[in-house]
Amino acid sequence: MSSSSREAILAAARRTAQAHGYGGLNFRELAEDVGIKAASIHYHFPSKADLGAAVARRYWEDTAAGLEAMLAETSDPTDCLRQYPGIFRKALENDNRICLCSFMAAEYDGLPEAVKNEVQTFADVNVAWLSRVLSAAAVVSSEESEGRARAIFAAIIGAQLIARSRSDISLYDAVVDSYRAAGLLPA
Amino acid sequence: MSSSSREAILAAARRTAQAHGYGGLNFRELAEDVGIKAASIHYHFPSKADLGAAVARRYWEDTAAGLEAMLAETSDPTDCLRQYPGIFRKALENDNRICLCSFMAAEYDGLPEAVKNEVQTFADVNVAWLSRVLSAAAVVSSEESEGRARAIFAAIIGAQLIARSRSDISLYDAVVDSYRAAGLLPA
DNA sequence: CAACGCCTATCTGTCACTTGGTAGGTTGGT
DNA sequence: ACCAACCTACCAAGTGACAGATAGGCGTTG
Repeated sequence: MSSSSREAILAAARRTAQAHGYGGLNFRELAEDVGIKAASIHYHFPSKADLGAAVARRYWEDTAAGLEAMLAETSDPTDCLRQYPGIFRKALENDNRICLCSFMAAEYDGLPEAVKNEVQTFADVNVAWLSRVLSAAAVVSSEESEGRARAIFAAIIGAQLIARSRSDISLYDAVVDSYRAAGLLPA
Repeated sequence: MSSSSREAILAAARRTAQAHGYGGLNFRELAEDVGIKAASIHYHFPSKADLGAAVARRYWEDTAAGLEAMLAETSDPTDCLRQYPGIFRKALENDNRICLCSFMAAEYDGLPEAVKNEVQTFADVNVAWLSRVLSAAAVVSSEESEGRARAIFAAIIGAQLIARSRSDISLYDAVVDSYRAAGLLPA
């Protein structure tokens, strides 16, 4: 149990940051969620920047693991592409939250360097996975797959943002369907 | 000149909010930018919420005027669709800023009600304009035009976010080109 | 005079972070 | 077996910086 508080802090911080961003993280509220005192968080994470970087890192690690798991379970790469938007849908289902790293991309200018790096890695993980799957599904040529992968990733986080600003998850579904109809994603 | 300070405050607040969001707005810094004292801002905008709403309102008003102007100058609706991404490119050109309302869409949960409304109106203005132009260009059927309009709007702000998180405007261009190649936007 | 535009001064609250502890568990030398 | 040294995990109290907001006053202009 050496790190149960640490894990609880990471989980609570992730939840908060998906709703209010890095700037919306604060030690008091976090501590209350976890059931310890604010000062104690500094034991596990010396500074807010350390906490932010740890949260973002854990976030992309979990995402990467989820993507690999999907690939292992779903043999057809085109099916993987069909399921991909569902991953980002979950954030919206969870009280209208959004992807942690989308929020942090908006906040990018004011972010500590260590956090910026993790945010970029999240994008890299998604683009690399999409690129691989697009190639496997032969949706585009392998030279174009990274560009298309980035476009899909960008479009998905845009859709998330739109849906959030209306607190309406059906908007996300509608936009994703439009992407499919337009040919950005396989139908 | 009854409102030269008021206008200066709005302009400075817009610049700041495009870089650091509604949460990043603060009276002291704003006052320094404008050359007055922080307390004086409250004369023009009683509360921060009032200021935020005024900034967001002015933002969509300016955007709406720009879109109408483009439509007046460019007779071909398909050309308008080709130029549309350029509007959002300008924010990135301006020190890696993004659309005010994209940022505020991320911050949505913590926004005062009056600000939320203006943010939604910005989206409405864009979707309505795109929908009109898509219909005129006969890119999609008129029943589908609003859905496609929303998809384009979402995709564009997603592209902006991606480019910002790398401070790399060429990423925006590449993603927009991918949208065109995929058929989301006319080539 | 009176409204306007801005000022000084101050209030109250919240933020991240620091200091200086305590209680309990583990370890290692004798 | 014993005890001292150390480590882990936490807390109470407080610091200075900064946030939005307010009250009341001062000079200019119509």
